[in-house]
Amino acid sequence: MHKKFDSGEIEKKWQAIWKESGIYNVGERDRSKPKSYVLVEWPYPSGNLHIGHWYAFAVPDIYARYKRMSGHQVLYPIGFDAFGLPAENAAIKRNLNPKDWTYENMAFMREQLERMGNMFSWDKTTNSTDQDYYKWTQWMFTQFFEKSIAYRGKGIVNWCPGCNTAVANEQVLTDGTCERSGDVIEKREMPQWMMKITDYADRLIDDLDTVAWPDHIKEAQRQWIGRSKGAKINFTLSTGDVVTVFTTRPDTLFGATYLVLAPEHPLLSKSEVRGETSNLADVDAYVKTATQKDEQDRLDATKEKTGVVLSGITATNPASGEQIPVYVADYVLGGYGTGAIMAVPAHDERDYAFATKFGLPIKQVIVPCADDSKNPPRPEFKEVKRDTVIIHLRDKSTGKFALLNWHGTLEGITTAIMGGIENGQTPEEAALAEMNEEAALNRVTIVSKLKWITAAKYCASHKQQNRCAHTYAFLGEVENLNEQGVIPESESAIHTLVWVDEKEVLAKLTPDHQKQVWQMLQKESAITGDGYLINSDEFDGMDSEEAKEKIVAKVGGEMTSTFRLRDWSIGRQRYWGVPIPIVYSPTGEAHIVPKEHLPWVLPEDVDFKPTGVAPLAKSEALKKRTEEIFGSGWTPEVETMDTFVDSSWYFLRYLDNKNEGGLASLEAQKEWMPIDMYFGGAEHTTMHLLYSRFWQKALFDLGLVTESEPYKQRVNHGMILGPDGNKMSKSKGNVVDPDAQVALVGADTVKIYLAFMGPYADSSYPWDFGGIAGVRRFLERVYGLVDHIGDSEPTELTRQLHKTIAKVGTDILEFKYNTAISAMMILVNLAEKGSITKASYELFVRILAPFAPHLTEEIWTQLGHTCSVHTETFPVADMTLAIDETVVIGVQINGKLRGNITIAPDATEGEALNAVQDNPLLQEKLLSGTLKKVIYVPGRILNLLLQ
RNA sequence: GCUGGAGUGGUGGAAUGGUAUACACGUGCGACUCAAAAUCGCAUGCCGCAAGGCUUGAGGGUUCAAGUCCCUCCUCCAGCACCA
Repeated sequence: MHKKFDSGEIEKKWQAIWKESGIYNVGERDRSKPKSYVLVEWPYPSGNLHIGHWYAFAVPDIYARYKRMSGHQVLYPIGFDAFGLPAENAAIKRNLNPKDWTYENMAFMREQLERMGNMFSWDKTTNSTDQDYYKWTQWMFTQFFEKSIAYRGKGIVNWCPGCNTAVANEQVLTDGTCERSGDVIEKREMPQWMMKITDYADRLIDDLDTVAWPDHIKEAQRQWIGRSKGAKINFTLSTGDVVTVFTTRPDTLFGATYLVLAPEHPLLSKSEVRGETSNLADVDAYVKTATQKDEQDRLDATKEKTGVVLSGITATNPASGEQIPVYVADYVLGGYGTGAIMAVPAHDERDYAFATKFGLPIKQVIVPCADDSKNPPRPEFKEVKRDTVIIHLRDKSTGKFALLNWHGTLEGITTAIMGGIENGQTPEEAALAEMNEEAALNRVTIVSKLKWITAAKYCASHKQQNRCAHTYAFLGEVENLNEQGVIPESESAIHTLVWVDEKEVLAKLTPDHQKQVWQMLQKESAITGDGYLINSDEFDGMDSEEAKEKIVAKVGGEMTSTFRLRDWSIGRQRYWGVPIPIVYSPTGEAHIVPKEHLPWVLPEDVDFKPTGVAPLAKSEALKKRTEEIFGSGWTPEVETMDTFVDSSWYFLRYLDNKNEGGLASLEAQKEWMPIDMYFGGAEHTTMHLLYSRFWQKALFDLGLVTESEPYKQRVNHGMILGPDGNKMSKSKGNVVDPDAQVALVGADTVKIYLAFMGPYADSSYPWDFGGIAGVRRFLERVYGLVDHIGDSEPTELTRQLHKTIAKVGTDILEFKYNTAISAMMILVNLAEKGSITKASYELFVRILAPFAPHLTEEIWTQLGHTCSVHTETFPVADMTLAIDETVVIGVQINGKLRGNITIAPDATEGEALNAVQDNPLLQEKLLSGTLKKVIYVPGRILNLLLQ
């Protein structure tokens, strides 16, 4: 009889043994095994592990352990991201030093992490506040400074009054509040330490194609970076000044009827411009109100447009030569593009709204295609001169014409049908045969079966006509085609035809089919909505895509990209961070602190209460140190770094955490990088994940790292919600304390429960106390199976075991721990009903080991093993033992389920039908009609079609 | 508005186009018990006494067969949003 399942005792015992033996330490790279670098985001030492930490670390531990048991050498490190504001705030509140608070927390949390029972590679740990760590953070900064990747910029910063420091754009939420404190962010103009992440914008987007991340994360980064391809075009003002505008639609240049400058535009303070502006007072007044408006107000797209003209100043449209007015309006943003736009009211909603309000002319230069609802003035199709039409629909990815693609497919089908008819098939037979062709199937849903046959008949009776005409048979009424006359076959003619007739053709289809056709075209062909040019001199009739480059070339503009991404502001006016290793000469010039003086230690003689002035400014020690090293009159930089800098390279330090000569040796990186699997929270998508990719690329360019992309694969986990379905919070009183749960049911149970809630990626689940009790019961039954060990077991159990082994392995790799656990539960339920052999039980214990490391270790030793179960391999399923002798399959009659039969999985159709005859109920139903057709999918279904 | 993703029992969720609702929770009934807890057994999508019928947000389509593929619409979640 097994002992009672005392999870507390078992877990304590094995944790001590594991720690003692160092079973989870990685040590040197063992090249006899493939490597697997599994990373979780290092935690901030806030003082206590919460349930979110468990979800973030304990569940990925299943993955890491599975990899290890599957023969990989796994690096699964953990550390602490220990600089940051909360330490300071807590220290102020409790009158402590932030360092003491942080180190106490780290010691406590490390114990908590050990109680989790993960296979953390503690021998590789590090933390960002360790001088051996931040020495290299500083050194990298100095390298970047010398390459101008880190620079002292001047500009508007996001000031958080709650944190008393500037924060990065990424740390400002969409509602304009600080992601940390929740306070409303203010704009302040001040010098700032910046990282030139914008220089990497293209690579940060393009290299996303090389990583195995979920599409939604990649897409979120792409959107955040926000690349727009377009052109910069210069307009000359009547004052002789030049305004550069950025536009994504240079093809509409002839339609630019005015310019708009952002209120922040530097030209507005130039004396030439001011001298020529006759309504200067109005302009200044507008600029003043516009720039003082709060950000939210200004970004409200729904509000009415405001602006003011620069009287007395005109600009020359470089394409048309027309003199056009210049406005200042706050719908143009100073911080994006060039802060100036050419306004094309005919083809831009915002410009249209502004022009309408200010009575400005609207000049149409593009004839839009049918779905181009965004262009306010939509011409009727009849206005279009047929002979100037080129094409209006374009496939973005292939550059081919959308309708032609589609048209061409139909044309191919037509040809096949014609072939069939020529070979003696009736039109009906030919049409039906072709419809069953796999390649055609996707397309034919738009046209009913009847239409196909009608069209095929038409083809048969009009053999002399060309294929284009036949194709039309599939789109419209046959009579209409006759009116078209002979249709020329050249490509351009097809374009013209499609263009001219599309509307007519669509009109012939039923409304439902019309929609389907249009949807299909949009979806398959990625229609841009562009058109062809009119009112544009020599560009008239040109495709708008082609016209973009040609027009830019004509006016001496430059094709270029603009990004939404701003440079990363990394200076913080707070204490508990990495001091920026810069000193200023007596003349105010910035110099790096050379390597021999690193780490540039954070002084301790500081009153760190936030005042808005950097606390380090008050450090006598830092001042003294600077003068001693660099000379009298030299002053230190007093800002510290954003903690996202610390976390931009921690995964490199893990590899070589004791290296005194560099951040991490290239040899160590070659052994372990890139990170094979990175688990983490969704909140880091456009912050940590973006910053660290940038940091890695910048290091790569300096030859300091071996990879330009750090993370091969990424999975985001969701959040664990309170039992009431809300986010856990003290104020709601719905916080679940993991320590209490562990004390109650054990770490293995908590871990499996978290994994059992549902698929791991991208999902959040409410805590359920009943649910976790169920998991505990499961483990108790697992333990209790010891009493069911016997000399033999039912074949059914052996079969189920091997199915389970296979399923658990594949499910883990797909982060579907829930179904893996479910399969093991099914197995245990089955085993409990009879006996299980020791060998089978051991196989089961080994597949459960990644999920319940303590319990399985305990059972393993009780079964007489002296080695750890965690040094065993993950079993390989013997699929020959997993084959079912018989299966129960459903029997459908005319597609409706009417019963089932029990047959061999590989039974023939005849055997299946015999089984049906043995079933009186089914047999009775079968006799009610004549059997016309039998569809039999072995092991799946038998469908009998009766007359 | 744009871009992604998701809608399945009372709940979390499961289903290579092939018997929808696995597994777990909850609930009900029963066993054990003086009693309760724990544990075990049975039942549990909906309507219906039953036979049977209905059911994966709504509607249509393709298919012998649709939760799954296609189209339209609705709802929810996430990211972006006066980004030229």
